[in-house]
Amino acid sequence: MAVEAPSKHVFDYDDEDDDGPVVFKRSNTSSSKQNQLNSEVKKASSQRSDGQSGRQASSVRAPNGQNSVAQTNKSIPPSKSPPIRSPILSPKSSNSSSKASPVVSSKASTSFNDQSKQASKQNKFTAVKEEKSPIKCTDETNSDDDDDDSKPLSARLKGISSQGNKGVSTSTPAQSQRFVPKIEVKGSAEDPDDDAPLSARFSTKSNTGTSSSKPYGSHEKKPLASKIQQNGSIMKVKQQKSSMLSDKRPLDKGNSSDQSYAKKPKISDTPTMMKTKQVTVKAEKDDEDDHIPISQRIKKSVSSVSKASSVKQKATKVVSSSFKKINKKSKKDMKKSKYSKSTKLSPSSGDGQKKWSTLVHNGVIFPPPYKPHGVKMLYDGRPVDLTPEQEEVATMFAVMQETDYMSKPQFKKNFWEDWSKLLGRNHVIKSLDKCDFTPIYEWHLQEKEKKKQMSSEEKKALKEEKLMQEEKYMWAIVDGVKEKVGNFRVEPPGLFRGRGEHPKMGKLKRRIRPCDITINIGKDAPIPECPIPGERWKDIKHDNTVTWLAFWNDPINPKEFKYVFLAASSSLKGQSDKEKYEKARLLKDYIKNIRAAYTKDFTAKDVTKRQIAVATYLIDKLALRAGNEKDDDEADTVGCCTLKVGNVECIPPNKLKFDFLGKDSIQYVNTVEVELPVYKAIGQFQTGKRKSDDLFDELDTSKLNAHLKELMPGLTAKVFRTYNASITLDDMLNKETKDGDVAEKVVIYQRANKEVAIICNHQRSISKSHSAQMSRLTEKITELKGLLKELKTDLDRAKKGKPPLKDADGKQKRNLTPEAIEKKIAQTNVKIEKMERDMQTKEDLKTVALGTSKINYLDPRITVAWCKRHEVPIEKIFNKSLLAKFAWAMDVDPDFRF
DNA sequence: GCGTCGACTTGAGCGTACGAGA
DNA sequence: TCTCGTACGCTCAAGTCGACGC
Repeated sequence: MAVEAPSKHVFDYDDEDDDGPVVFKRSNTSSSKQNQLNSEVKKASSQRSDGQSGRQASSVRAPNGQNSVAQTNKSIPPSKSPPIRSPILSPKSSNSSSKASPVVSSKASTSFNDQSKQASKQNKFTAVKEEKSPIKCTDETNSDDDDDDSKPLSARLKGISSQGNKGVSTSTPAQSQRFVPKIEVKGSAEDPDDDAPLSARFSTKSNTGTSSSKPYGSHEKKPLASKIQQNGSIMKVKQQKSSMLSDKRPLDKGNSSDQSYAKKPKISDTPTMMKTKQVTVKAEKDDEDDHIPISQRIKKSVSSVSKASSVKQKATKVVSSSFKKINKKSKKDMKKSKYSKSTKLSPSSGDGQKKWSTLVHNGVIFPPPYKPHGVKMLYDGRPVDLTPEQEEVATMFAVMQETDYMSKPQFKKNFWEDWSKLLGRNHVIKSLDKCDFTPIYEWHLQEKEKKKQMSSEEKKALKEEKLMQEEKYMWAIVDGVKEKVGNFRVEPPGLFRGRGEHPKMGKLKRRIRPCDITINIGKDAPIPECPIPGERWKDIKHDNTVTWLAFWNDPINPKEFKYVFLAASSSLKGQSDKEKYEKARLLKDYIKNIRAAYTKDFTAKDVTKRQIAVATYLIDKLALRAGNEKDDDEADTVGCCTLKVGNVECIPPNKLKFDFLGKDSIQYVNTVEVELPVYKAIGQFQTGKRKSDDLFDELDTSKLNAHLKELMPGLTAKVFRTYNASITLDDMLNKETKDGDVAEKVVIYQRANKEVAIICNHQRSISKSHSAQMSRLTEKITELKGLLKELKTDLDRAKKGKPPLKDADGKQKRNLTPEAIEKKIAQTNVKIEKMERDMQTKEDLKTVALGTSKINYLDPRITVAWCKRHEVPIEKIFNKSLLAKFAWAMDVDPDFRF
């Protein structure tokens, strides 16, 4: 249904403190009143959709669904709230933080502000106040220290240095102040061998003596990191070839620290087939077996499951067949359902659940129309006339002259197919080979240069103009809370830049128009004005079970969608982030049994079971991605379940060499020592198959995930990545942090961060200027060393009362006292050391991307708690964006352990 | 039981602002 | 003040995984 846009903006304001979101109180009353509010504000829109409201949400937020923060119930006027300070922010950061602190602009003058004002009158906005969090980590966190299985494979297996977590200090008074997050939360290097592949470096660094001949137990004492690989390599092939059990909305359900997901599925909830093999198992909490090799501990854990369950935290779960023998009939039942789809006990993505009550936003902003430049390209050496449409696409191609895409025949082929359609049959241009785009490319370079040469005032003015245009699209009001919108800009037209050998690279990504876009907005909210006069939105929806504000079909893959979501700093995203980490933390309680189960199944008679066991092992041990099936029109990459026979090579006696293209066509090359049964099983899976056949032919991600859910509610393959990343960080930080200054502690953090990045195979391309930078540093170091030599000579002479030698230019140097020369020598030494360290770090991290794991895999509470314990300002670790994204984690107890 | 759809997260690359050092 | 390097923030591609319908 095409819908006409009204001619009025929903809201428009000039809040000068828009850096940060506004904090409003969330509550049921808030929601209902906000509805009322919205209906007061809304206009009778002619563009109202015909009652499509999506699935009606059935879930309602619990009466106590507010957060500890919001529950302060202090009303604030709709003006600036007091600065929020994190107890762990430095004064400097506090300032910036306060600047960015959530406020309701008193200057706001449009409907949005009207809403705000009204809302404030109704006490719907909650003051942001500093308060002591009522939340505290439970004893669980303390007991974790002894929980061997709660540690990453890495840590469990590593003979980690003896420096334990001695320095854990109680919070200082300053620390006891809590950063009050906007979101309602109740609870709360260096490696010398970087030329070697990531994995190899990892192992050489942290491997404390791995050898294939070593007994399993000793191997298992190494970190996952060191287990990952011995002599393999990971390198990039660039261009070459919910909620678990609870509702999603309230963030405050349970203490983050002690949240135990007590609401485990009941036996009666489990699938029929499980009735014959249900076992009540506990989520393991303690483990005193640190000293016992993992293999033995696994055995022990299996045998002691039922025994332990009576003492430890109980959770009624469905377990894999490994846990208990089953009779024939039940086996038959199992075959029917054991590897079937999810038990649907706890939809983790919160599908069908209400995500918001009221949603107001202004839609999306479109890229400006194309402005023809009139520069003529050459065809067969002669200038050619192009229509603006033809010229636009030619320019898209021309500006990519210097990129790797130009050396890819597929890119050119796809471009030509689409562009030639635009040119038409009778156009003079008949072949791409005779086209010369250089004039357009040169024009492009000139434009770039002009832009570069603009004065800072001009740049500033442009920036401000852009900001003014975009301001109203940058924000949404979700349940009365002003939240930042993530990608409110519609993607501009261009040539598709698929990664790796993507079959569609070079295709024209056409311009998206309002009639392509479906808007999702609150039922009572005004429909956003369509920014392009005379055009209208494709559709308007009021679906509060989803979080997207708008979507359109991807022009490259029309069956796929492009969504507009809230920004990472929004409470909706924060909530789902927190749930993700809580799920990973929950895995800690189950991991022991899961590992025992898959270890047992390595030798299972049933091939599917065996494949699931081996795949789970690889996902756990190597942090591989699940590996969904892919269509032919996508790049040929694989994950665990889609590994091909040719991707894994068995190297006797028990090593596996992995070599495949993973996500984003990043090459994963890693040789790793595995348990003998795994090695044998892989060999069996390969037998009789061609290299291009699936290694796990009986397996796909849905079967694997269905199985994992039987082991732990909501468990999927990707949870292992989060779990192993976070627990590795937690473990390393707590074992390796020593007394020292902030800079030294930051280095410890970076080292841990790097280990995680290597585990997750997060790579970056080597910067173009890397080698130049290294040569420059080498030169400087050589220069300094020369200077040092001279100074030493001068010192000797000075001690003998002789004048210094002449410098390189033959000039007489100043006479200095021996003390002064000694001081200079010391300074030069410090300089050299620093430079060498910098050089090493630079080399060390040239292919490792630290950011990705920090953003996606490392539970921010680990970092925040560590910062609090060791008095490291949080902004030394998290930048502004991360601070906003992880606002929900800022009031974590300093004793928090993952 | 399976394929597809839909909604979301994860991820690397790139341009740019900013800060350090010359 | 200028240059250079880096971190940040943004962009959009490419994953994961649950729901749904046949």
